[in-house]
Amino acid sequence: MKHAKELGLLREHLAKHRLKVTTQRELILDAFLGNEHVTAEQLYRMLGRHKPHIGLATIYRTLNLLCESGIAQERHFGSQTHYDNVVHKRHHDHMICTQCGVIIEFENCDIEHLQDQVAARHGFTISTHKLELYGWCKSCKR
Amino acid sequence: MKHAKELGLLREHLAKHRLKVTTQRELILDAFLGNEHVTAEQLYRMLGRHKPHIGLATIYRTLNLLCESGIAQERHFGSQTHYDNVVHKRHHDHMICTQCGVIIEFENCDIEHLQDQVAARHGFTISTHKLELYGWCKSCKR
DNA sequence: ACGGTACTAATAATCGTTCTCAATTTCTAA
DNA sequence: TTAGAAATTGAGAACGATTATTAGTACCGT
Repeated sequence: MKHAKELGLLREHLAKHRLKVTTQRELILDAFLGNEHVTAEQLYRMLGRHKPHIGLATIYRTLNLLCESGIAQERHFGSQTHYDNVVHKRHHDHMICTQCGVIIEFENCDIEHLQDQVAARHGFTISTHKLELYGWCKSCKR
Repeated sequence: MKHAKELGLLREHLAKHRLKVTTQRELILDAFLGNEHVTAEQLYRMLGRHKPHIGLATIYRTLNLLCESGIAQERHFGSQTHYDNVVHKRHHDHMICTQCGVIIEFENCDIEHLQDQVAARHGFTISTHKLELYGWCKSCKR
């Protein structure tokens, strides 16, 4: 079993909400975990050849479940919603080159620490955050 | 003239791109500057009663112009795009309560400084950034 | 004033996403 | 293990936000 940990998280979430374990949900989870981050469209195309044909609506429904169970996190870059795999990876943020569209991932504990301080100052409790830096990557700057 | 500075910026941008100054564009700019941040819909409703009726498409087009000329900045919170007024205000970030939806603005130079450091380490040049903290506000936490 | 170009409002079209519904699958508990 | 309740499915319609099209209007340099 490849993605035992995530399967466990999903099953737990499903059980807690009296939802059912289905082939489609496991297939989608598996395809989802094969990438850093994907869109619903991409998953749809990836799974297009599978035995039970999986509808786009099911993919959207399942991606929402993955978000609720803490396996995925959605992010709005352009027009499409991107879903990030966040179980194995530590939290990371993104630099996006506005020229070529390349996405660089990074993480920085000091920034997160400062975020906590700011939040505390406002009586705010952080559950998640998004930090995106926009600009020019090394090769587009020249 | 109330918003002279912004009008100047817009006119400058229009001139630079050989675009024209029109009543609609000035009306939309004026309405836009009356708020911290708005959606296209909101502007449409605000301007609904004006003498020359302004179409929704024109509002979207003009908001894009405002972004290009550095007066506005778009932000994707929920389903609708929000446009922030960023000329007078210093750059600020947002805490969003996932319970009640309240948005708290804050600014923190230390975080921005760390962002520059991280970017430099990757040979990246930042033009803008977005930082959003999600969680529970003081009154929703209890 | 003229002609050309940019602009506009209205409408149609598009995109990503969600909803509807009849048929199917999963779970539960007898 | 099996019946039946409840959740899930795919297909396509529907949806809301945004963009393109169109045919007519306003601006500007000459």
